[in-house]
Amino acid sequence: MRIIKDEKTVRGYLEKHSFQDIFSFDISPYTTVVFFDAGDEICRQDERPEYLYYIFDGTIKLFFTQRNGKTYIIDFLKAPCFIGEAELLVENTYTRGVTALAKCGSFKIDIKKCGQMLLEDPVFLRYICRYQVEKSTRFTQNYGHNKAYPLKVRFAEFILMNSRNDIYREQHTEVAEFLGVSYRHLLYVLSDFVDRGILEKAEEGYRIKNRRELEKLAQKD
Amino acid sequence: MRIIKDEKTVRGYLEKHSFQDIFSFDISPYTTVVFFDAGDEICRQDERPEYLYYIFDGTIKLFFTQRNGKTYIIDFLKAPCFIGEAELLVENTYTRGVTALAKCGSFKIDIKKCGQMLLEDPVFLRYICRYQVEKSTRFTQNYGHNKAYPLKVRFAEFILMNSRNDIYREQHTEVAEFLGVSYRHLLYVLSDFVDRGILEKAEEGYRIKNRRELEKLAQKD
DNA sequence: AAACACATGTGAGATTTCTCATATTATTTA
DNA sequence: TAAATAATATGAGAAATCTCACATGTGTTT
Repeated sequence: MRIIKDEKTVRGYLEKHSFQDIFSFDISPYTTVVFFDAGDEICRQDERPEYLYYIFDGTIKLFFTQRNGKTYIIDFLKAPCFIGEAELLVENTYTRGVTALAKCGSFKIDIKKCGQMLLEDPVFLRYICRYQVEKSTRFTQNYGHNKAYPLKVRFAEFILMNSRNDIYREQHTEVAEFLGVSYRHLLYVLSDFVDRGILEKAEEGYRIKNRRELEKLAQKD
Repeated sequence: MRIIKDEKTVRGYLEKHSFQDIFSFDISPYTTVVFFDAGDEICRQDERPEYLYYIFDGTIKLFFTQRNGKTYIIDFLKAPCFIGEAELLVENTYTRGVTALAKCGSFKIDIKKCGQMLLEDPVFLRYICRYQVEKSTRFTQNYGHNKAYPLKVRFAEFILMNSRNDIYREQHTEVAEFLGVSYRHLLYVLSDFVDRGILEKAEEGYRIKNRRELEKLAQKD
């Protein structure tokens, strides 16, 4: 984690990401820039955050752990996104865990100092409203989705979305959690893909050998 | 469906439900009161609604139908709740279907006439923000939940939540959809509950005979 | 280098859940 | 009132997914 407080530098980032546009008052006095490395904890589950983060670069992982110890990845969020906006708006909300998946750049806003102003700012509120609606829409989509199709369909789609140059190299443990199936089962389906000549194991991960077939699987008529 | 436009009556309902409190301008000129009967369609899927509804009494069902014809119940919403707030806030959002499950009373707001004012009203926006956050929190909860436990656990919990005076009488077809399992499987689990002496079939529905056992099943340590 | 944590793989067998078929009863609709 | 529609109910067999057990590799920590 690297914190940048230097006023000029902070202003530079604010400009670059048009962050001021979301507010009707000057946000710079309450803002610092923070960079996270992959794996850094941004927010601990069940701890009320003291800051509102706006991730302008990178990817984060949202998860929560149930009392039985099982953790569920709620979502992978790509920049731009907020962290802690729920807690700002609703007193008794349940805080989820957040970690950086890749290097992240963010604005960190001190809500102790400007929380009240934020809650009264129509520009900010409208932005957050929209953001929330989009988030929950995507979620619902994903939800029906997950229940609707067996893993091979969802996994095929996931592989297509998360491969570059025909190479898929996500961590199976994480993906199994995200897709809501056991690690074992994911591996079954994976090896089935290999058996069917759709994927091929390579040094750098799994190579997509038959994209057409993968797309056919992924398309959920 | 019954529409009430009489100004005095509308004002009466507005007062009763403190609806004006959510706005910083006078909402009454844009509002009528509408009652829905069980089964009425409030909003058709994929059709952009022209009104924002605030349900002050009753229960509605939110669902969407996928291209393959399968419908998914997203949620049962109990009053008070909004319908159409997503569409007001986000241009290109995907409209879900909404039907009344029980008799509903609602305020119907003409967003063609006051949409812009709503989008600039911090009181309204803050309320909606909170509402959205709570909604999506509940979703997330439900989501991890659904994936985490086999049906008998989720169903046990559902029965406990949806019974009165030890009588459970929801429609199995609806519930199966909501819990995201096949009708057949729900019936299997149901009859298992009966076999184990937890439930008992009665005239008016199913009677809870062994609440302790049901609670034990429902609790997901 | 030993010990450890953790991701990757594979096997066997059990459980959960699904699809399809088929009857029987309401409830709606023509 | 007859016909159509939808909910309830049950059976058989298959597919999807899970748990547990275990082996291997790789990178960290001590």
